[in-house]
Amino acid sequence: MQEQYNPSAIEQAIQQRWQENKVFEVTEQPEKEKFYCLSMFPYPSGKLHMGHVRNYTLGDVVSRYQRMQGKNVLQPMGWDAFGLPAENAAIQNNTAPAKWTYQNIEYMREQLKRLGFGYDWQREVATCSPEYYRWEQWFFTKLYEKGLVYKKNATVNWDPVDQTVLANEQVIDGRGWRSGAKVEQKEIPQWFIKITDYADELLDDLDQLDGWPEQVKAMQRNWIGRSEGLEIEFKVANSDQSLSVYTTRPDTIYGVTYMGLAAQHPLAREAAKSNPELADFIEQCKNSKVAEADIATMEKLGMDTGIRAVHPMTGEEIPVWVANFVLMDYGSGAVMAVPGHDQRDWEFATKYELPIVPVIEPFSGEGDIKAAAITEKGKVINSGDYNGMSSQQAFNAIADLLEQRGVGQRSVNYRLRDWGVSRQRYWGTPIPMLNLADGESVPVPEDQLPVRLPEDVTMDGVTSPIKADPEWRKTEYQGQPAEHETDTFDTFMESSWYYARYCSAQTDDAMLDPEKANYWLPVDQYIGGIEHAILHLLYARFFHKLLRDTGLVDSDEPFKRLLCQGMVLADSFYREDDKGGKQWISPLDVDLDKDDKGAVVSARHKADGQPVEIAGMSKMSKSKNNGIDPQTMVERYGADTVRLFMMFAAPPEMTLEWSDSGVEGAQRFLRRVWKLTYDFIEAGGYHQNDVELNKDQKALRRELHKTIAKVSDDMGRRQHFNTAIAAIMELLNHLQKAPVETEADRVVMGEAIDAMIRMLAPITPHICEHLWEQLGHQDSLIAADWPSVDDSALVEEEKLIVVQVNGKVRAKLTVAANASEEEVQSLVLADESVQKYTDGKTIRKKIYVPGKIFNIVVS
RNA sequence: GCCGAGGUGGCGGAAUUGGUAGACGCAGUGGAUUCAAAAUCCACCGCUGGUAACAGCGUGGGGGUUCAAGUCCCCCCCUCGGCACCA
Repeated sequence: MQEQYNPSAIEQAIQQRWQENKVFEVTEQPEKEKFYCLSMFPYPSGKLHMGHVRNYTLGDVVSRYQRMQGKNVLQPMGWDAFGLPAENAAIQNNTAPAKWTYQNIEYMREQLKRLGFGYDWQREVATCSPEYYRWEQWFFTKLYEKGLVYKKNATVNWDPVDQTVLANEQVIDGRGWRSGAKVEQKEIPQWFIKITDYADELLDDLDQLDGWPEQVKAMQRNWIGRSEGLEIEFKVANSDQSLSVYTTRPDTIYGVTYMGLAAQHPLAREAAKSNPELADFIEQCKNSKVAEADIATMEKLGMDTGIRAVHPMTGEEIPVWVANFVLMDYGSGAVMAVPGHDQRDWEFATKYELPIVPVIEPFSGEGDIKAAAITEKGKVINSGDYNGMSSQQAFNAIADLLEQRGVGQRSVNYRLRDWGVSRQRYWGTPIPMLNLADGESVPVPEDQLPVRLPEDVTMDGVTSPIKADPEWRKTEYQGQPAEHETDTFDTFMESSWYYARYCSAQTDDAMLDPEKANYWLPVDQYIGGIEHAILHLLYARFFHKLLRDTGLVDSDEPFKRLLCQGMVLADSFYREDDKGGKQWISPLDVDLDKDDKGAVVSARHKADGQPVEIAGMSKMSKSKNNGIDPQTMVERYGADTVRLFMMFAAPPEMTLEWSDSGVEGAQRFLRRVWKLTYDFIEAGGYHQNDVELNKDQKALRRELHKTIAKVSDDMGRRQHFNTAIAAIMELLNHLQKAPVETEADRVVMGEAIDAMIRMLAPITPHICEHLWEQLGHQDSLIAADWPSVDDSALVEEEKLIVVQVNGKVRAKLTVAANASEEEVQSLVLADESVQKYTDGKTIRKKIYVPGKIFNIVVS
C-alpha cells in the first residue's frame, strides 16, 4: 500500500472498474425491496456548476446508503435539454441550438462520471430527442381527446420592433433586451391544460406527502389558493349587460363603492370607443408588466369609464373604473371594490377620492378606517337588514338571497390558473396540433407522430426558424391543406414526466411500460433546488395524476420523500470603475488580510496588491464572477474531497458557502483516514481472535457503536450528512490516540476502521473502496452492508450529572448509571461548590431529570 | 406587495423531545519537528474583568411563559428564495 494518499490515481481506476462491472445498471427484481433515488436533471448549459455537484452528491450519497441497506437502487440521470439559453448561445456562437446542446451533454456527462456518481447510464434521456418528445406529443393529444386541453387568448410580452414575444427575463426595465423597444402587452391564442380540474386533488393529496418539507407543502397550498365565495352579477345601468365578479367577502357587499375592470375587459374597450381619454389610458396599460410581483408593487392607476353598475342590494348606481392592477387573465377580469375592508381598494379609493364606507366592526375593536382598511371579520353595520349579524351569518344570508334572485352563485375559486403551455420559441417540443383552413384546430394523428423539430437551422435572433420557414408548417389533414402549429411547449412539460420515462427509457412503442413504471414508482427520494418548490413540483404532481388517469401508472403521487437543497454561495469582490459601475473580481484572484483574531479586515487583488471591495457571500453566478469551477476543484483535490466538503459544510437544505480552506480541511481528514488505515495495516492488520478487552478498549468500542448509531440516524432519518461526518471525525480523533500494540488493540481498531470505512463509503466512495481492498477484503465495498450497532457495547457504567443552582451550572458530578434520585441528591448537596451557592439560603425546590440535570432553586 | 425560509464565536456550522450553548471543521495564536519551508504533531482559542481561582455577560432587537428558553408565545428589524415565458 502507498503511504501517501493520491486521489486522482485511485479515483480513475475505481471509476473504470465500476463501469466495466456495470455495477450501477439495475433491472426490476420483484423479490427485492426497491429504492428509486432521483436528482433533478440539469439543463445542459455547458459545464457543471457547484449547485449541480451539491445536488448530485446528495443523491449519490442517499443512493449508496440505501444500497448498503440491501435495496435494489435505481439512480438515473438525463438532460432537460430544451430551453431559451440554447437559442441565445446559438446566436452568440453562430451555431445551431441542437449542436450546442449535444456538445454540452457530451462534456457534462464526462464531468458527472469523473465525480463518481453511480448512475444507470442505460436509462439516460435527453428531452430534445424525438424519441423522448414524441411521447409528450402523443400524451398531449390524449389529453386533448379527454377535453383537458383548450385554446384561449392570453397576454404575452410583445416587442413591437422585433415583432416577437419575449420571456419575462428578456424584458429589462420595460424594454426588449435586444431592440430596446418599449414592451407591450398583447393577447394571442395559446394552448392551456386544465390543471384547475385537478386543483382539489392536488391540494388534498399534499396531506399524504409525509416525506415532504412542510414549507414546500405550505407554498403549494398557498399557490393553489382554494377559497370559498360568491360569484355575483352586477347589472350595468341603462343596459342589458352585466358584470360578473367573484368575492370571498359577500358580507361586505354594502361597502362596495365602485367596480374595477381590466384594461382589456370588453366593457372597457367599448366605453373607450367614445372616450379618447379612456382609450389613451387603456393604451398606457399595455406598457405595464405581467409578472405578479410587478403588479403588486407598481403604482395603482385607474380611470372612470363613465359606466355605472347597479348595486344588487341597494339599487344605487356605482361607478365602474378601469384599473391597471385588475388582470384579464384572472377570473372574470372585473372586481367589486370594498375600500373599507380591502387594503388595495382602500389605497385606490383614497387616491381617487372615492367614498369609503365602513360595513364591518371588527371583533377586536381595533382599526381606524381613516388610516387603513379593516380586513378583519366582525359585526356587520351600515348594511340594512343585515346589521348586527356576524361576518359569517351575513355571508350566508346574502349568498342565500342573491342565489334566490338568480344573480349570485356560491362557488369555490382557486388562485391557481390553468397551465399555459404555448411558447413562441424554436427550441422546444413542437405542439402537435394542426390548424385547418376554417380556423379549427385538430391533433396531429398518432401515426404521424412525432412532429419533428428541424435541428439544422440558423437563428436570426428574432423569429423562430420554424415560424420563419413557410414550408415547415405545410401539411395535409384528411386530404385538405393544413398547417402545423409553430408554437412549442413550455419546457416544464418535459420535466413533468422524465422521472417516469427513466423506468423504461428504452421502450420505443409506448410512453411508459406500466409494469416497469409500477415497480419503480413512486420515486422514494427526490432531490433538487428549493427554487422548484412550486412550479416544477406542482406540474410534475399534476402530470402524474394525468398518467394515472390514462392508465399508465397506479400511484397517486410521484415523489414520496423530497429534499430541497439550498444554494451554493461564494465570496464576491468588486472594484468600482470610472462610470461608477462594479467590476466583479473572482474570489480566486483575491488575497484576504486578517487581524490577529483571524477576522477578515480587507482584501487585495492578487495581480496588483491593491485593495478591492468585499461584497460578502452571494449565490455563485456569472454576473458576480464568483463561480468556482467544479472541474478545477476535482482536478486539484479529487472527487472524494469535493464531495466530502459539500456534504460537511452545511446541512442539505441550507445555503452552502464555498471555502477554499474548508476544502483543504476535507482533504486533510481523508489523509488522516488513509494514514490511520496505513498504520494499522503496517501494525499487522485485522486480528480476529476472541480476546478480553480492557477498560480503555471497551470505552473505545462504546465510542464506535455510539458513532454508528448516530451516523445511521443522521444518514437515514435526518439526512443531516454534516453531523454524520462530524461524528466520524470525532471517532477518528479517538482512534488516532488509541494504541495498536496488542492483539486486543487490533481487534477493536480493526472493527472500528472497518465500520468507519463503510460509513464513509456513500460520501467518499473511491478512497473507501481502495482502503477496503488494501485491508484484504475480497468483495467490493459496493456490495458491503451498512455497519450495525452492538447494543451491548453501548452500556454505560457512569453518568455525568449537571448540577444547577437557580438554573446556572455550578457543578458536574459523575454518578453510577443506576444511582437513585436519593443517592444523587445526597451527592449533590454534599458538593462543595453547590454549598457555596446554597449556604444561608432556603431551598425552595429541587428538580431532577434522571441521568442529566439536578437543579436547585434557592431564594 | 404576497407566500416561504433564515439570523448562534473571527468564519461555516452543532445543540434531534424545553435540560451543560458553541460538537465538528476552518481561520488565528504559541510550541515541537526541519538548514529552511511545506506537510505533520501538541496546546490554547465566545466576550469583558482578573496573574489565577473565578465572576459577570452572551444565540438579530424588545417583551413574556418556565425551576430551566437558541428551542415555546407576542411585537419589531435585517438577509435570502418563489411569484406563473429563466430553468
